[in-house]
Amino acid sequence: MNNSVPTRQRVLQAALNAFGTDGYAATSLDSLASQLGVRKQTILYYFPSKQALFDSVIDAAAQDLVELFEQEASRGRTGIYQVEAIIRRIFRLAVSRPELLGLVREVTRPGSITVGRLRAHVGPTVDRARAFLEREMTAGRLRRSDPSMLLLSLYSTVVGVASELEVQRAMGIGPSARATVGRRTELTRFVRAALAPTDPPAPSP
Amino acid sequence: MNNSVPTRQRVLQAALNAFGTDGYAATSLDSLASQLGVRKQTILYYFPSKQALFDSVIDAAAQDLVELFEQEASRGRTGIYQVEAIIRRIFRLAVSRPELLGLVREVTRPGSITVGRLRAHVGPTVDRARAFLEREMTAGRLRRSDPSMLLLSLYSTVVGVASELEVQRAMGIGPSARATVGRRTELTRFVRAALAPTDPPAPSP
DNA sequence: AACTCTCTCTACCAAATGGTAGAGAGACGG
DNA sequence: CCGTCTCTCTACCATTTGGTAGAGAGAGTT
Repeated sequence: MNNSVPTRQRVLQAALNAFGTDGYAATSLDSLASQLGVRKQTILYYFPSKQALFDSVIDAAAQDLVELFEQEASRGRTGIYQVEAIIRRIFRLAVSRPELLGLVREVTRPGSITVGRLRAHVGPTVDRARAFLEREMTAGRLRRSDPSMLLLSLYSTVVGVASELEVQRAMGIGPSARATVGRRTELTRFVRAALAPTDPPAPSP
Repeated sequence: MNNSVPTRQRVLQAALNAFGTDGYAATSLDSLASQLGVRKQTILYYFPSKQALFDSVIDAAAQDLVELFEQEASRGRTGIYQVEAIIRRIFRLAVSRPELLGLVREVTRPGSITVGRLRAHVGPTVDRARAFLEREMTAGRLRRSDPSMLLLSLYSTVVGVASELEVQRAMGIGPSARATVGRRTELTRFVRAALAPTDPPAPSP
């Protein structure tokens, strides 16, 4: 039963999956354990409580997210091209590790106590992103607006389009790979139109 | 203890609140009951099971949502003005009844069994929205693109910006009323830029 | 007065949950 | 061979959970 992967990491992986997919409350240590071919007490040996396990999962997930983001951000791209690169990255993430975005969604639930933990990890990266937007606006490579608000709009749009699978089905968009690319293409067009520096003449009321 | 509001409706209201805020799994019938000053069995008298209660909550919420939407859509506005009216409406909803959007978020969780129920209710309205976009594109009042995908982008952006309070805090945006208006203003600018019919010259790579 | 219908209650229950206590097995150094 | 350290296990436990069974109280009807 020893798959050369240390038990602790296997637990973390399975927990990330379960928490990110079903949520914290709907995940039991027993189901997690049986899914791993292990007893619940083995989990509690590595993590003293369910909450502690959740915290560790958040830590691990945040580290992955930050790493991914920083890596993509350190290529020195500018303006809309950097934004598009990030979007591509998030879409790849939504396909390869949907539970990661699901976990973010779970942690950011209104009234969550654990948001602070995530925020502590991703805070600096958010600051960096905001600084980037600010800089690019000043340089005239992005349309001027409030960077914080823009960041929020971008976050909502990208994460939503990347991970709201059920809503997509409701809107008649299949879950196929082709549809995924289509979503990304359309989203990119959407974002590019909103960010491109040239002000389109808005129709007057 | 009889507040003239029928118990059944009070249960529905409290359940919508709890399910929409904390989620299905994290809500217990006992907590719901004590919150209502009533025994759990009273709830089970009106709704045969927790799942049945959840279903009824979804039905009620969907009805509210559809009604709101149809009402706003039947004013005969066109193009970007109709879109902006809907956005205003959703923001008002996010302030006055945040649990409603929270419930949608809960129901559309990946792997949810109950999505079908919501979809059955809002399906026609979604179709109507898509038809609207299509028509306005053809009339040249909105930029041409895939209506389904655009709808998805709009949904993600608007609902996210309207209801992702914790993410907003992480991005340094306070929950004040002024900030709410700011979010809406910025979002509207974002969406208008993306939808306005005039194609801005995209910078070439 | 007796009956029925509506509603809320008390009294339980089986299953599941997070967690404690501690035994046993293997590896490893002295 | 012995002690110790690491890891996983069995055995329990208190609490909570969704749900069943049925009593009781009040209002209206006959």
